[in-house]
Amino acid sequence: MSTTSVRDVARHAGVSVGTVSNVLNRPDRVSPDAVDRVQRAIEELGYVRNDAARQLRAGRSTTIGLVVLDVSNPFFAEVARGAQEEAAAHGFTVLLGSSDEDAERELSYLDLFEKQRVHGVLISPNGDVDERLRRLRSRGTPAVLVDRRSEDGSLSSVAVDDVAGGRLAVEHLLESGRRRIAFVGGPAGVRQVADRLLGARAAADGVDGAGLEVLETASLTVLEGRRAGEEIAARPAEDRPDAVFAANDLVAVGLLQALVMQRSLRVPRDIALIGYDDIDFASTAVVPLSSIRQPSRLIGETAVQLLLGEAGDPGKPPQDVVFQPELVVRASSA
Amino acid sequence: MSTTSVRDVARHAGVSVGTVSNVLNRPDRVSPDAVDRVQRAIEELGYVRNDAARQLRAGRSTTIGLVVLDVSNPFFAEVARGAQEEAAAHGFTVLLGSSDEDAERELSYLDLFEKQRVHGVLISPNGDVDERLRRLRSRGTPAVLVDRRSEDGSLSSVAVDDVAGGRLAVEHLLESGRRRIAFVGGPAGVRQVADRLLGARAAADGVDGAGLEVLETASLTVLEGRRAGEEIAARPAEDRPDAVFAANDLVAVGLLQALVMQRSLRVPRDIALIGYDDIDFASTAVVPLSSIRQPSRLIGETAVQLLLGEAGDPGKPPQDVVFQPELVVRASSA
DNA sequence: GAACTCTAGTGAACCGATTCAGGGTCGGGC
DNA sequence: GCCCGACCCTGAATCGGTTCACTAGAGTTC
Repeated sequence: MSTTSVRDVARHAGVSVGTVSNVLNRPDRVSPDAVDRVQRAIEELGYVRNDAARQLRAGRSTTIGLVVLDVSNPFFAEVARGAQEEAAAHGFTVLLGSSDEDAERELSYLDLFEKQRVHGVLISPNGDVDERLRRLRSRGTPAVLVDRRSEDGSLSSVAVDDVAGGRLAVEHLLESGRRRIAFVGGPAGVRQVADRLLGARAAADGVDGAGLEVLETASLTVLEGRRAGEEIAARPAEDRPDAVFAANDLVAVGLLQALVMQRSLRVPRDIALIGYDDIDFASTAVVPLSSIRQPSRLIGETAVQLLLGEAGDPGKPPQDVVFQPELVVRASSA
Repeated sequence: MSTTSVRDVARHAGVSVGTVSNVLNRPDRVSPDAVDRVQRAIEELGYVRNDAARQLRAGRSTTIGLVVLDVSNPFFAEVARGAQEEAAAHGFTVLLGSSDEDAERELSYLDLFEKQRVHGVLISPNGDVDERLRRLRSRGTPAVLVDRRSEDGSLSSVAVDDVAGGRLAVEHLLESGRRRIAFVGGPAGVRQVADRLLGARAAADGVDGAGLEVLETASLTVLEGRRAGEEIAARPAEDRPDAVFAANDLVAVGLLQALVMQRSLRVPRDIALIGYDDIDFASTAVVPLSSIRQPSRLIGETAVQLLLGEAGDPGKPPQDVVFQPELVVRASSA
C-alpha cells in the first residue's frame, strides 16, 4: 500500500508539510519556487490527496447528498444532472441515491449522509422525513426539499406549480375549442396528481359549457393509460370526451396507443391529447404528444444554490422557490 | 456545531473510548452491562459515527464507485440497482456517477474516487481509462469493467454476449419462416452494434435462402428508427424485408411507429420485428415488442462480487464474466 | 541603527474512530 | 497459596491534511 502523504511530498520537495498544504490550498501565499518544487514532487510521487483526512479536519465534507424517488425517471435524472453541474461549479460533488419509493431505503441514505458529514442534503421525500431533516439542520447540515414543500415551512424547497400546470393544459384544450374534457390519472392521493387535477378543474370551471370528467387510474403507467384509453374508445361517440388531459406522459402514451388502435378514431381530430412532464418519448410518439414541461434541470441547479446559501449562513430563513411549468404544443392537440 | 464524539459518549457512559469503539464494532467482546450503558449514552447524546475519521484510520472507505455512461438509460439504472443491492448486502455503499459519454467527466469521477480512497471502482468506460485503472489497481484499488472487456485482459469485466444476442434474434426470425432479414442500427463503430450484427450475420449465413440486409443509422434513437421504417415502408412490396432486427428497442419503437402508420402493412403479418434490451417500453408498445433481454441487474451484482473478491485477495487474476442474453417473444414477431 | 512591517516558511497540535499492548479481576486447577 | 487463562476494560498512539502561533530574514521608516 504505497500511500504517499503530504509528509512524503514535503520531504521530497525539501519543504515543510505546512508549505505543501499551502501549495495545495493557497498557492498565492507561497513563493513560485516552492510551488514549483512541491508540484514536481507531487508529480513524481504520484501523490493524491486523501479526502477523508481533509474532511476530518474540516468537520464536514464537500459532498452534497441527493435522494430522489427513482433515478430512472427522466425527470429526476435531469434534476440530478442539474444539481451535479451546479455543485461542480462550486467545487462540490453530488452523492446520488435512489430511494425507489421505499421509506426504509430513504432513511438509510439519510443515515449514510449523516455519517459522512455531508455538506447538505437534497431530497424528494417519500416517507415522513421532516423530523429527520430538522435534526440534520440543527447540527449544521442544511436540507432542501425537491418537488415538495415542507409542511410547516421550516425547510427550503424547490418545486413546480402543478396547479398552474394543470390549468395550462386544460386552458389550452379549451382554447382549441374542446369542451368535454377528461382527466386521466391517479392515484388521487399523490400530491402531484391532485394538484394537476385542481388546476384542470379551475380552468374548466371558468368556461361556459365545459365539463371535466375524471378517470382515476391505479398508477401513472403506460398500461393504466391504455386501459383508460380502451374504456374511452369503447364508448358510443356521444359519450366520448373530445379531449383528454393525462396526468403524465406515460399515461398519455398508453391512451394514444389505445386510441390509435381504434381505426375509426383520430388524434387529434376526434380526441385531442395532452400529457405532462415532456419526457423524450413524448416528442417521438406516433402522434407527437403535447405536454407540460417542467424545468427539471433548473430545479436541480436551484436546489443546490439554496443549499449552499443556507450552508453559508445558517440563520437564513427557509425559502420556497416555485417554478412555472411550460406548455409544449405538438400534433396531438393541434 | 454540537459534534459528539466517541469521547463524549465514553464520558457519558463512564467507560473508555476503546470500549465505545468495541461496542460499535465487536459487541461480543464487551459485557452486556457496558453495551447497554454505551448504547443508552449514544441514544441520549444523539451520537452519529464520523465516517471520515473511520476511513482515515482504516486507510480506505467502504464505498464503491460506479461510473455509467448514462443514468437515465434503463439498462444502466438496473445495473446500478443491482450493484447497490449487492454492495449493501456486504455493508458497502455505491457512489453513482454518470459520465454522460463525456471523457472529461469520466476522468473527474475517477479523480474523485481516488481522493476518496474508494474500496473499488466499477466502470462502463467511454474514453480510454485502462491506463488509469491500472494505476488505481497498483495502489490497491481494484476495478471492474462493466459491459466491456479490457483490451489486454488485465482487468476483470462483466458483460453480455452481444454476438449471441444477435444470433438469437435472427435465429428466432428464421425459425418463424422469415428469410429476408434487415438489420437496422448504428453507428457501426460501436462495439455493441458491431457484435449484434456479427451474430445476426452468423445466423443468417447458416440458413439456405436467407439474406441479411444492413441499414445503418446515425444513432440508436426512436427518430432514426422511424426514418429507417419510413424508408422500408416506401419500398415496393417485393423489395421489402419480411423481418427486421433492430439494434435496440428505441430503434425498434421508431420502426414500429413508421410501419404501423402505413395502413397497408401489418406487424407481424407482413414484417416481423424484434428489438434489443427489453426496456419497459417494449412490452407496452402498440404491438408488444419482441426483444433480447440482458440480465442487467445481475450484471451489477456480479460486478460487485468480482470487485470484492479482488479487494479481498489482491493477487487474484482478472476474470471475465460473460452473460448470455435471453430471447423474449411477444406479438411483434409471433 | 532601532523599531517596524512584510513575506515565506515551519512544525506541533488537532480532527475522531480504531487499534493494541498492557493491566486488573475472578475462578479453577494443582 | 500460587499460577494460569479467560474476560473485560483502558488509554496512548495512529491515520493524513489543515491550521496557526511563531521564527527568520529582508526591506522600510524615522
